[in-house]
Amino acid sequence: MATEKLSVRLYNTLSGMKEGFRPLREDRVGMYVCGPTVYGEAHLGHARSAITFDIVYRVLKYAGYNVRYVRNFTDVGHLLNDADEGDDKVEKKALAENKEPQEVAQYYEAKYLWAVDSLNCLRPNLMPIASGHIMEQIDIVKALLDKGLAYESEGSVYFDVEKYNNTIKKYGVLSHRTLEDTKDNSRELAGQQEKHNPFDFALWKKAPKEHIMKWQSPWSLGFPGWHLECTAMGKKYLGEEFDIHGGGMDLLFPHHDCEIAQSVGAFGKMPAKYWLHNNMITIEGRKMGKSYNNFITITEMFSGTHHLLQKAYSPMTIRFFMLMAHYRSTLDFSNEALIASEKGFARLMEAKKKISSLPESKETSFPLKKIMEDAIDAVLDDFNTPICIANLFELCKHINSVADKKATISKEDKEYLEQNFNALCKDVLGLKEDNSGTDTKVVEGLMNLILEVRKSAREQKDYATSDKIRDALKEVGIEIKDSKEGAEWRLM
RNA sequence: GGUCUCUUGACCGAGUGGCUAGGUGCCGGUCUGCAAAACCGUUUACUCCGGUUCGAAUCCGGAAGAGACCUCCA
Repeated sequence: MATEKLSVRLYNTLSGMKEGFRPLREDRVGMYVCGPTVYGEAHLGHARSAITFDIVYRVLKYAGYNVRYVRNFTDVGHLLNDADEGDDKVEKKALAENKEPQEVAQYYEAKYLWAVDSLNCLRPNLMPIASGHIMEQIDIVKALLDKGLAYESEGSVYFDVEKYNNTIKKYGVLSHRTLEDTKDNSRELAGQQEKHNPFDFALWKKAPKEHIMKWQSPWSLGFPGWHLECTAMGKKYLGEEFDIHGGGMDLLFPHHDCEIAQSVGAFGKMPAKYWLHNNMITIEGRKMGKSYNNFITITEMFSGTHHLLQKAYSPMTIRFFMLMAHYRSTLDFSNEALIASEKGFARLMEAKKKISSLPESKETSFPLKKIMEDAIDAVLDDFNTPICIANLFELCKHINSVADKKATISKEDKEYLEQNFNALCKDVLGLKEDNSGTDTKVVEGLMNLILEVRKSAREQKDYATSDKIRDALKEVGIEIKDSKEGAEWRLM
């Protein structure tokens, strides 16, 4: 009993075009996303990637697909400098902090998960770690050696890019660059004499003596090359060929092109049908990155402790901020933009709350279905969250008008509105109300008392007292709003 | 140097040939003891120069500026 699926369009980096999504298999969609290297705190860039593919996951589920979502943790094998220094990032951190590499990795894994959980990203079905898949990686190296697409040199094994390019498939199909381009521009790095060509990449590296993380292999005591883990884990959990492979744009070349070369070389198949890449976060027009030393961690966003931040921003503000831009555009950071998102998000949530208590009429006086359908369609069209949100704001305007009795809505339409508005906000966009802390009950009790005192002061026209209360509360960050129905408050 | 992308109003940010994007801000209004909030309304656009077209922010050519990848990175 195949259920009806909504049609999804997505931009495939491989073809450079927007395509209709046709899954490889009827029963399940496979999606692999390159996760973080766990040697440092999660930053805004990690947040963007996590949120982007969380939306992809949610939209596919909303469209009726059964999805297996895999996102790895890289806890080994990324070299800090170039190939032969043997300086692993996780390991370096471990030495600096006087810890086991695994201790470092697990610490930052937990931090990362906490951060993306806070941002209301659904957890992937599987979160494999690279160090847990050494055997699988060794098997791929063996397969490539058997096919003559790799060569051993001084205990390390390298992928023969030129041979692959000339006999199997063009190298660089994803980034749309030719081997000639790459040849002309590969930097001459120290210690590359082991390689036949500078653009060959390591499948297995012999570990220097002082290296802590190393495993036995047929070639040396060493560690796997840094493109190999995704190939190994993708194959293990999703098969030799799966539907979607995602990651940040910075991974497009060489990482993803190398993955393709390894997979095609070893298994004769393109690993994924659709390749999705989210764009970068910029800070004052420059890419944010660990190596640029201009990154803001997610924890700093929540606490407002980074020097570029004027205040703390809630997880949902950050999520909403990212959803206001399309995932394939760069997104420039600024306090102004974040504050705008914070206010806009509050407005959206206010309107959402009002829906259930709207007065019902015979007729609906605004084009509800058209706007809602546009909102739904936007998200199915290459995950266009900004257009979806624009339509939701359009609905907000009408919701407010109905609440003000300047427009009307029928009972059936109200149900349709509530159901779909909630589904889009909650299920598809993953937006929920921020509630701050567990002390809300106590605060609420206190606030009710204070507001009651102030109310009686106002009734006796003792405005000196009522204003004093209002001003004092403002001092501690609580804002009072007076209305006909009474006073309300909110944390600023 | 090679490959590629981008340039939209005060700010952020959609939009690929004709139809209001949207949010925030500003201004005006409603409401209010005052204020804030809320709500309603309004305002400022498509880097420049050519071309194609009945018609271009949108297509083509050129210029200027910015950025990304080529080296670890989401």
